Amino acid sequence: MDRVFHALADATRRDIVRRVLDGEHSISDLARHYPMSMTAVQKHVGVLEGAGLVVKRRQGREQRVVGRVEALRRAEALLAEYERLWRERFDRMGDVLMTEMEGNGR
Amino acid sequence: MDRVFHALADATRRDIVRRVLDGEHSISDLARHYPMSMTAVQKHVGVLEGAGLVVKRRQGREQRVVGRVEALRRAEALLAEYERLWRERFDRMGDVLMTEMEGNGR
DNA sequence: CTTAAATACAACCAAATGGTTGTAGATCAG
DNA sequence: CTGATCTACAACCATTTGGTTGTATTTAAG
Repeated sequence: MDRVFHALADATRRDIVRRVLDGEHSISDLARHYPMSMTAVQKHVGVLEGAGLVVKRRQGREQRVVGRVEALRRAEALLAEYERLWRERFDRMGDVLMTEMEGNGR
Repeated sequence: MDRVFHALADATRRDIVRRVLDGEHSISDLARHYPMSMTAVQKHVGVLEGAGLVVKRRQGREQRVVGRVEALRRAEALLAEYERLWRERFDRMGDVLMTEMEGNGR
């Protein structure tokens, strides 16, 4: 999970994710969109791959980068879990308020 | 957004988020749960604060750390957007398959 | 008043990050 | 075959990160 969030904590990498979820691209293809060397883009793809957000499939001379949505879903599920905690907290606070009101009413 | 994902890319910080979304805690209170100095925890809280995931409210001698769910929601919305792209891609691939089948059928 | 607790902050350190250049191996095109 | 293209990888560098210790300030407690 560390790796998933770390991978997403960079605008270039998020843009790569966006592109490869929309369709496959080669690494040099991706590199053309960013103001940095191909090696740098290669490293970014490596980070995404380490996080399970993309996989590479060699096809002749080039390497097609394709997005995997599963890791994204795990991250999303964790955030949803945090939101659940948040909601439950307010439910409890609501209970406390109700109890206080009852107490005052008597 | 960089800062939100970066903040979540650390297990200690995610655990702090979990705790403060469930209820307020002081910094030294939080620090007791981790095998590191209070200063280290202070820095983690600082990173979370910079990402807008928590705010600090001074209360006498101690500083209550309280979670904010809005930044989480923005991150979740982005991940959902990526999933949408992914789904649309398969819808398009489905169209291609349908068209190919029609062509073969004739 | 004195002491302990909670926080803040500066200085320091090792390791990781994000970039570069250079070199080399495959593979496709002419 | 030759040359251009795509990828891989090593070496290097500046900055950031995640931790430490030490010192200072504020506040609560005895």
